This record gives sequence, structure tokens and C-alpha cells, in this order.
Amino acid sequence: MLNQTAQAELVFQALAIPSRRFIVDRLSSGPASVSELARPLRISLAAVVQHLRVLEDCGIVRSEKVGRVRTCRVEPAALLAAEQWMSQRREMLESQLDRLGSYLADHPDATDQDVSTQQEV
Amino acid sequence: MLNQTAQAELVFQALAIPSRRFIVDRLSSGPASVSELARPLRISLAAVVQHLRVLEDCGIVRSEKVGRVRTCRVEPAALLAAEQWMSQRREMLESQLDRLGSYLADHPDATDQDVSTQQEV
DNA sequence: TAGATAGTTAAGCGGGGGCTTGACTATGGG
DNA sequence: CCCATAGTCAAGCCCCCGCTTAACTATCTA
Repeated sequence: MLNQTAQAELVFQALAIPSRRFIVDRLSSGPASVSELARPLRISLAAVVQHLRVLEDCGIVRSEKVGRVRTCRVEPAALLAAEQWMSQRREMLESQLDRLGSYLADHPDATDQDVSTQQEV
Repeated sequence: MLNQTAQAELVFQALAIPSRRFIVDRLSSGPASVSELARPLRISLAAVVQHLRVLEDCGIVRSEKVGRVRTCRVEPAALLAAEQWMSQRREMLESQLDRLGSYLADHPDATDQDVSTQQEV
């Protein structure tokens, strides 16, 4: 099991490519076979298989083959790592803005110079 | 203003590269100049400037130049779009699993075949 | 005004990876 | 058995993009 940051890195890399984002999007409304994923994409089946490999390696997609058809589905938990990476940083930023806001409220005569050093208060 | 999906796409692309993820990470604990961002990274100043351009183009980073120093900060709202892209899909998936779980609870004799078609119920 | 500091811009290199093609292996239906 | 379907694997193409170098501008300081 990868730590949260390493997992988030893989997820960002995976979702950076439109074809892979499409696959995840499609699978988020239910499982699908490789061919079903390939049809709306204008790329070869082999390319889809390669994308699926990336998505499986980073834990976003899981699949099982029965007969000659491989059914793919998304693992919700894998998205969580990247989601949390962003939310943690976003919340830090928002709390900084909150502190800045209340500082300005308490110091109505603060200048721009004061503002730029506020983060160290 | 981009729609949420377009914004999310840009954010995933931006965060897919380690140097850019480092910049966002660094800026999430407070504003910094270009040189300050470049120092811990083992790449040239010019490379950092190029990364900042990408991050600014997708709305993650904003900066202002006063004198000869450019101060950069992260825009929390930009992260939110990508965060929501993932959470929306994750929640869809989790609700599917919930429905599947309750179906299995109601039908203790369900076979694997039944399970694979459950999504259409 | 000279020199140092902080960025900016353009040009180009090099590697990685997305995609294709082609050959191949099951599996299923008639 | 024959053919179509559904994937799989390997090799190679090509282009994008991260990074460097180098030349340049603008600002601060002694």
C-alpha cells in the first residue's frame, strides 16, 4: 500500500490524459468491457488496453476477465487520496485567508505593506 | 471563466508533474517569490517560470510583481473544481455499491450472475 | 554609475509516452 | 470445423513538454 502522497501522484498522472479521464468518467456510471470503453473513444483497442493498465497499476481501476470479455470498474477509494491531497492544501489556504480577513477587520488602517507580512503574524 | 470540467482537466494536467506539485505544495503554506520556489527545486529559474506560467494559465496560481520580485500565491477555488470532479464520481460509485449491498442483503441466494446485472435494476 | 539581484524570453535538445499497426491467442456461435 | 468476436503483446513512430543555456531587461544598492 502506497502512502497518500504517492497514491495522489499516480492519480494526477492518470487523470492528466483525456482518454484516461474519459474512461474513468464512463466507468463511474457503471462497469464496462474493454470494447465498450473503446467504442466512443477514437483510438485503437490496443491503446485502451494500455490506458487500462496504467489505471490498474495505480489502483483506480479493477477488472476481471470471464470468458473472453474483461469487465472493468472504478475503485472509489483510489480517487480519495488525490481528493484529500487537494482538500488539505485548499483548507490551509482558506484558513490563511480567514486569518488575513480578521486581521484586516481588527486593523482598519492597515496598509498594503502590512498585508503582505500578515502571514507571519 | 471555465466550466468545472474544463477547469478540472487543467488542474490534473498541472499537478501531474512533480515540480509543479512541489510548487503548489510550497505555496499552500504561504506566498513565495520565484527564486524562493526555485531554490529547493534542482532546476533552473527559467524552468520554474515556465511551470508558473502553466499554473497561472489554469488559475491555480496568481502572482503580482512589485519592484523586481514576483510574489506567487495559490488560488484555493481552482483546486476545488478538480476536487469536486473526483468527489462527484466517487459518490456515484459508492452509491452503486450501497445499492448492490442492499440488494444482496435482500436476496441472500443471489448468484454471481445476478450480481453482474444488478446495476440495471 | 557600476554591479548585483530578480526575472523574462527564445531557441533547442532529449526522453517519455500515447498511439498505431500487425501478428497472435483464446473464446463463443452456427 | 470455421469464422467472428474480444483481447493481448511487441515494435516502432512521432510529438509534446520539461529542462537547459544564453542573452536580455528591470530594479535595487553602494
